[in-house]
Amino acid sequence: MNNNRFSVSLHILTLLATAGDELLSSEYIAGSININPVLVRKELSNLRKHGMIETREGKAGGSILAKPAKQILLSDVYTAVRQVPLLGQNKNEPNPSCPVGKQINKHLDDLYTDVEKTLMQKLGKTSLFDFVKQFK
Amino acid sequence: MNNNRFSVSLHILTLLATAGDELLSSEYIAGSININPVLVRKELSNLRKHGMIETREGKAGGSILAKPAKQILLSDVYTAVRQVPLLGQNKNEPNPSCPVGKQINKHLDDLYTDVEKTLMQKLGKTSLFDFVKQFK
DNA sequence: TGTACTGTAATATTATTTGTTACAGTATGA
DNA sequence: TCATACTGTAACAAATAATATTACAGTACA
Repeated sequence: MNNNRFSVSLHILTLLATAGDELLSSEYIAGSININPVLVRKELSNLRKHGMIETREGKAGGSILAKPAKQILLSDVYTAVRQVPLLGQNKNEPNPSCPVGKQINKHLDDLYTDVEKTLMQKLGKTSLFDFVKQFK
Repeated sequence: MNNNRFSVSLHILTLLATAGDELLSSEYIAGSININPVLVRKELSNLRKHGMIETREGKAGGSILAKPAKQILLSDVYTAVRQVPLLGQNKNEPNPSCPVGKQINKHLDDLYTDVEKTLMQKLGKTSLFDFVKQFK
């Protein structure tokens, strides 16, 4: 993951958490992050799919957290934006006639799976509530 | 890091570890990984800079581990290829007039630093020797 | 029924990663 | 001493991925 999606998603969730029961528009959120509103709507769409937010359409519409910030873990955010394994997506096709090449992808996959499990455990210790309460 | 450099570097080191005191050419290594020899030389150059390998130039030249595989940790490999923080490089420039936007980059940086520390601890538990001994 | 939103497709732009070509430098050994 | 087989690295090209933009249909409110 070389993109900014984790940062963007966490920024969105932080804004929603501090907004309480007020609906925030994608325009407003985009203004805080300083990116395009369509990108925000795409991330909102993804967060909604993962059950973290709810959206009301139409005039005076906008988004809101779907559950208390204490119940949203940073590992949930990571899962929502994750596309490829952390350390590389193993797109190499090593030479199968080389004893190392033949086996390495399996061992790399095992390693990456293991490392990501550690990452998830770490991120699972912090909730959105914990993250947001640092803001003063 | 959305690239393949960790995989490539670990593949190179695995080959060198199994080659013992034999020098391996970039051409040979590239053949096992199935990528361009120049890319291999670039990674070799980086690994050399980080003290993990040594290279002999000229005819019959090639590369070899600079120290025992037990003394090369996967965290060393990560450090060598790392360019940007794990979860995003925070290239956003949030709106400073928004209370969340004003502070979020600092909190994201803190979080990413903390998470990477955990990753390093995890990777530091496995040496190149441990990784290579899985190969049969 | 106009207005202010959302959702999403399609496309364009920009950035990053990977691959290639080219060539100078170095050590070996016939 | 010179052909050979390597390395090192710069410069450029191509491919891929991330981000931004435009456009427009759908929805709900007042």
